[in-house]
Amino acid sequence: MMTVSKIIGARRETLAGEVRSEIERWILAGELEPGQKLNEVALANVMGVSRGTVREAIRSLADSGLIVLVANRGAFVHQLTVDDICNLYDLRGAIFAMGCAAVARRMAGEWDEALIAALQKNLEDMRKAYDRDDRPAYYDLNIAFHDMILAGAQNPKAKGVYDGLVKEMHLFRRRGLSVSPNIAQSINEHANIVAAIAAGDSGAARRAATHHVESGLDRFLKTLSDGSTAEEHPKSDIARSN
Amino acid sequence: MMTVSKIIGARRETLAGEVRSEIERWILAGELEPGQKLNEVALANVMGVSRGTVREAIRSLADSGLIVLVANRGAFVHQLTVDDICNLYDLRGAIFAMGCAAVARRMAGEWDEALIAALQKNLEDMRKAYDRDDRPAYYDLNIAFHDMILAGAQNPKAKGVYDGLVKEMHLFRRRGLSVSPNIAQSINEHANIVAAIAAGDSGAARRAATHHVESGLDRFLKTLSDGSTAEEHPKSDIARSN
DNA sequence: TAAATGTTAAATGTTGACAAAATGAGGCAA
DNA sequence: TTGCCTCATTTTGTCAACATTTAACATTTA
Repeated sequence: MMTVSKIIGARRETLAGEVRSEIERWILAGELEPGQKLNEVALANVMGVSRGTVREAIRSLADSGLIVLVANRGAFVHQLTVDDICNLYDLRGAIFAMGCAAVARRMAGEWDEALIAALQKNLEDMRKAYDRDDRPAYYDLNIAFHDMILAGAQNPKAKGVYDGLVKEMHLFRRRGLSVSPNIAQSINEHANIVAAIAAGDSGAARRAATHHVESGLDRFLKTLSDGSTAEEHPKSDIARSN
Repeated sequence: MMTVSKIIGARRETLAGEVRSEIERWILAGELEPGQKLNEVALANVMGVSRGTVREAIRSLADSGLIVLVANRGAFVHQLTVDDICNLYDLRGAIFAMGCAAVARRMAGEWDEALIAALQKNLEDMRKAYDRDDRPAYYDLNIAFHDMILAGAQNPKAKGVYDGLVKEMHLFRRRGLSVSPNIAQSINEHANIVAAIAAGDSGAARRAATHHVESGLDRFLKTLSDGSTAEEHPKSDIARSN
């Protein structure tokens, strides 16, 4: 019987933890589609572990929001509605703004040259990516930018929630919906945030971040209303059972 | 063998869910102290269920932050450091501010007379409680105020995270630390928030909320530095294993 | 005496089996 | 045909037993 392929660099903590990571990867990679039902025995067989272990992994993922549980019916990959996405966007933005404020506040206390340098390098790399119209590079740099801020805020709990939200938002994919961000504007907004942080002005950092988040949501909603055709979004979280 | 006493009003969904609620209640009530180890067999015996069920409940609570898991060693009630509390305070405040902004935004769209009336009644009740120096009533009203805002924001995910944070913050209790809020100031800040919401000004609501949260944290830290004696706070999350 | 090592008891990690609930197919009557 | 009921099958919920790891104690040795 095939055993779960060697997990990357992670020394084994518990089997259930490995199974959890594996299922999470499948979900985020889209191999398990939103709305799809997770069959405990099937997963147990595929991964070569017992059902109880799979069960434990599924429960854990449910608490993180990637999976929805229904008593006596089972587990389903969370299917996000447009409303859900907007809510997640709001929440993620609020945490990001808090992170920016926290970094700025910390910077006002003791200067962290390394972080500022890293943020400015990120800005510079982004401008280069913009010049050569390199979208993939921009995406990665954008994620790195937000990660650096959250890590710099030195608030592990907030970073944990934030990362969870980012994962959950990955669940939302609409056929043919290509988000084309306004890279130039985004870079300017990032620059404003970095400036406020470097100035140690937490209020300004929060405002700049809030503005960045709001304009991002506006662009997203615009793309959505442009791209979405007659096809309506599902009202139920567990519409499709396979 | 004694079975778990009838859960209050909760119709039974799953046994593990009941066990989870029961353990959570014990933790929040302080019957299980921060740092204390949770023994699976002992809990299973006390509650009259199998160890696997207790295990499932514990894992679920761990994901919510009330419990810390250590592989092959077990589960411990999360013991918060002062830093943890500050981080939770920041995060909770950010979500609250977002909630205020969301409510105001919604109010600008379609007027919700019932919510405004409820908020103003809460303010009025708070003033009365202040006049007769009724602290317990103030506490309840304060919690109700924040709950109403979060519920009014119509962002279930945010409300879920917020409620989780509130529970987690309950874990922090210091011997002889009596938080004496500035009720008068707090009421004024609440009034500002309500006014911004009623005006449908999401930016003003966010600012008022942020200000409220920050001054609340300041008061808390002040109380902390006044009340804390030589006794130092634990650096490790799982210092005491019992 | 104190550090290191071997041994034992207890707790957690994992599994397979049984019980209860939900789904779906088939038959029967209107 | 349509609607409803019954029953078999599938799937989840719960439990008890086995395997592995950890922690504490006893023993040995420098």
